[in-house]
This record gives sequence, structure tokens and C-alpha cells, in this order.
Amino acid sequence: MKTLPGKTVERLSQYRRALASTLAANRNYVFSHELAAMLHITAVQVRRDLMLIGYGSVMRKGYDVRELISTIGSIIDAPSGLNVAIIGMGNLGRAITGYFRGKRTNMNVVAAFDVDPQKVDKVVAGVRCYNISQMRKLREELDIMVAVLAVPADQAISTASLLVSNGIKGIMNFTTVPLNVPDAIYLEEFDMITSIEKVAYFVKENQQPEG
Amino acid sequence: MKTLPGKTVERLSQYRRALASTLAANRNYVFSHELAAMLHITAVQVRRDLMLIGYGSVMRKGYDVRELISTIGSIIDAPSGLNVAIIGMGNLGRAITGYFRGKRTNMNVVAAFDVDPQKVDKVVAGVRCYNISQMRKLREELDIMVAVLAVPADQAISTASLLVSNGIKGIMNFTTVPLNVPDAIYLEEFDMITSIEKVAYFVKENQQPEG
DNA sequence: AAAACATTGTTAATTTATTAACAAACAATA
DNA sequence: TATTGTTTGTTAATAAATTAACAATGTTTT
Repeated sequence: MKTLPGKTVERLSQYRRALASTLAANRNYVFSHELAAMLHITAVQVRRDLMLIGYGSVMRKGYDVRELISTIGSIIDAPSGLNVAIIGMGNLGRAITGYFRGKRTNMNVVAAFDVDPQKVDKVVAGVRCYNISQMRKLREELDIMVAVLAVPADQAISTASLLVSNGIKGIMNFTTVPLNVPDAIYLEEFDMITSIEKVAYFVKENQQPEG
Repeated sequence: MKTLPGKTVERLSQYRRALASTLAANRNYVFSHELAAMLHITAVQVRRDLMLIGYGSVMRKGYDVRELISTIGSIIDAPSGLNVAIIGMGNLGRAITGYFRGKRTNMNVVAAFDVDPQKVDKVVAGVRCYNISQMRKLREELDIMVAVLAVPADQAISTASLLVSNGIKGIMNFTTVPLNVPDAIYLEEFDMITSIEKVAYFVKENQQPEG
């Protein structure tokens, strides 16, 4: 299958979670407009996304929830699960680690890393924290593919290059520092300050309409 | 001025921060390609964004850093600053609060809220935590416009409607629950699990090229 | 069983975002 | 002072994402 648009991948992840709650509510079928309502998007968008993954509904009375969950899994999940490490066990690192707990995903948080001896060897939400100096060894041993970067801004760049040189394949960057990585490494960035400033801007614009 | 595209607003926020560090490095002018390099985007993108905010460089030897910082401010900032509250003082709430410390932004985190008596009245990174029951009173008193929602998933919807009914104008939603708010309220959502799953997907795709 | 309705899958149209192309405005150099 | 080189601002082209339109398929109602 051709690689999907990023936006579609994001929505597939969200469809799957919405479908899980649908199932928990004892519904076995959903219509595109119901799924759309749960995510507050349009039904066309849903149908288009499902078209892209080639999912054909068997009946005309909605999608089979279980089947769709598993189809989405077969598209977006790595066949044998995918191991993730959290880099930086400050508040953000711990928050992210906690998010995974209980969530049914194909990803496993197998390790956390920090430089602070106070944090090393502690276990948070079932995840053990190692000294960052053990990265190389553990990256390989635990087959860690993706790193979630949650270190202080001034350590972002050096830590990122450590990740790269140790064979990480994808980085989710939560620092406010834009990173530069080789093309072969997939990089996704999220900047909290920027996104809150964006909210502030549009609030301001709404307040002074046509101002 | 016409309302800017969301993507442009995001970049303006990042230009400003990059410019601040440029200034700290004693550079008074920057070229579009330099600014672009800092954010790892193209120079055309930079020039286009600046065109949209109507910023004309005085000289042909780059943009005046100070002037550009203040121009960006005049566009994206609210004239008299904008007050923000963090809702939910768990790990994520504390992380976000910490992010603001020291950052030069036009936004002030003026309060945090939680239901946990253990957290109420504590001060984190200079921000005091109040009981959520005081929302109505403090929302008004402190003129809080934007809320950053960082509560557990099962409290997301009820807390959001509390925010709405108390007069909040913008919400940055960090829970994994899609929210439904009136049109007049600006809503931005960020789902950590989804974005990490996205990284995982593209890593997988890169691993098995044309697979 | 015919008519009316609901839902899907897909193509086409539209909108939004990015990238390319290039004339104009200097500055530096010969 | 002419020539060469840089950088900008903007228009045009391309690409990506969303939305609209609608035929096809089946279900429900009369």
C-alpha cells in the first residue's frame, strides 16, 4: 500500500480509539456520520480516509467495529509492535509515560532515560529510568525504534544527535528547539508555547471581529 | 488586517523566538535564508509569511531583528497581554507551567486549577493552584481568556463545559478526548498518543520501503 | 413490489499550503 | 561607471487536504 497522508494517519489513530469506546458501549456497527461526530469532523472525511485504506463495509448498515479496528491496526501498526523510549523524565516525560498506561496501543514504552542520578533506576508507570550513558547498549538490546524527546531546551540538540548516532529511527520532539536530523529519520515536532500562542491569536482575532 | 492562516501564525511565533536568540548572539540583521535555516524550512516560506504580515525590510541587507520582533508582536499578541490558566496540575500541567517560566511571551499564566486538595494552594513555577470550584470567580477577577486543559481523560468533557460556561474564550486541549465547544470558542487540540503513533507509522513505512 | 429513504464509495471541485520563478533593488567589484 | 552578485517581494505553479456531488446499493415503508 502507498504511504498514507500524515493527516489521515492521525485520524486513523483517533478512529481506532473512538471505535474502542464504541465497542465498550456494546455497539457493533457504526455509520460514517457517527464516527465523524465523535471526532467532530465530517462524514465525508471519514469515508475518504477509509477509502484510502481500502476498507469496504460489508453491509450497508455501517462499518463492523471490530473489523475496522483490526483493519486500522493492520495499516498503521508495525506487525510485531514497536518499542519507544522516553528521553528526559521531568514532568513532561512522566506525563507522557503515564498517558500510555492502560492505553491499548501497539507501542510499548520500554525504557526512559535521564541524566539525573535522582531519577535513574526509579520506575514510573511501569517504566524504568536508565542513565542516558546506557543509551547505546539499551537501544540495541531493547530494540528501541522511536524516542520521545522531553529534555530541557538547552540539551535538545546534543541529546538528539546522541539518539541519531545510536540508531533511533524516529523522534517526537517536545522541546521548543527545532531539530535537524538526517532524512532517513522521521521527525515530528510539537511546540507547546507556539500552539498556545496560536490559541491566543485566534481568541484575539475573534474578539475584535473585522478589527 | 485579515486573519492569518494558522500555519503562518505558528511560524511567526517560532520566528520570534529564533530572532530573540539571534539578538542574544549580537546579530542585528538576518536574511530570510538564515531565519529559514534556524527553523529548518525554506527561505521562500519565510518571505511569504513576512509578506502576509506586510513587513517590508528597510534595507536590502536583511531584516532588522528588533523591528521584526516587534512587528510580529504587534500582529500576534493581544495589545495588553493575555491571561492563561492551566487546568489540571498533574505532571503535564506542571510541565506546561514550567515551559512558560523565563520564556518571553505576551501571555501570563495567572492561575492553575485542580480538584485535588493536595495540590490546591501550592505554587509551581510561580503559579498558584486554586480549587476548581473557584473558577467562576477567578476567571472574571483575573480576566483569564485561555485555558490549557490537562486533566485526566474522564474529566475532559465536564471540565471543558465548565470552562465554556464560565466565559473562557479559547481552549488548548491536551487530553485524548475530542471536545465539542460552541463556535465562538477557539479550540486547538493536541493528542500525544496520536502524534507518537504517527511517528511510529512513518518509521515503519521507511523501514519497509515499497513494501 | 414500487417508492422513498439512507448510506456508501468515488470522482470532481474547491480550498489551503508550499514551492518555484523572476523582476526589481540595491551593494560590491571590476 | 558598467558588471556581477545578493536578496527581496510577489505572482504563478504545484501539491496537499478538504468538501461537494452523485451514482450505486441496499433498506424500509407504503
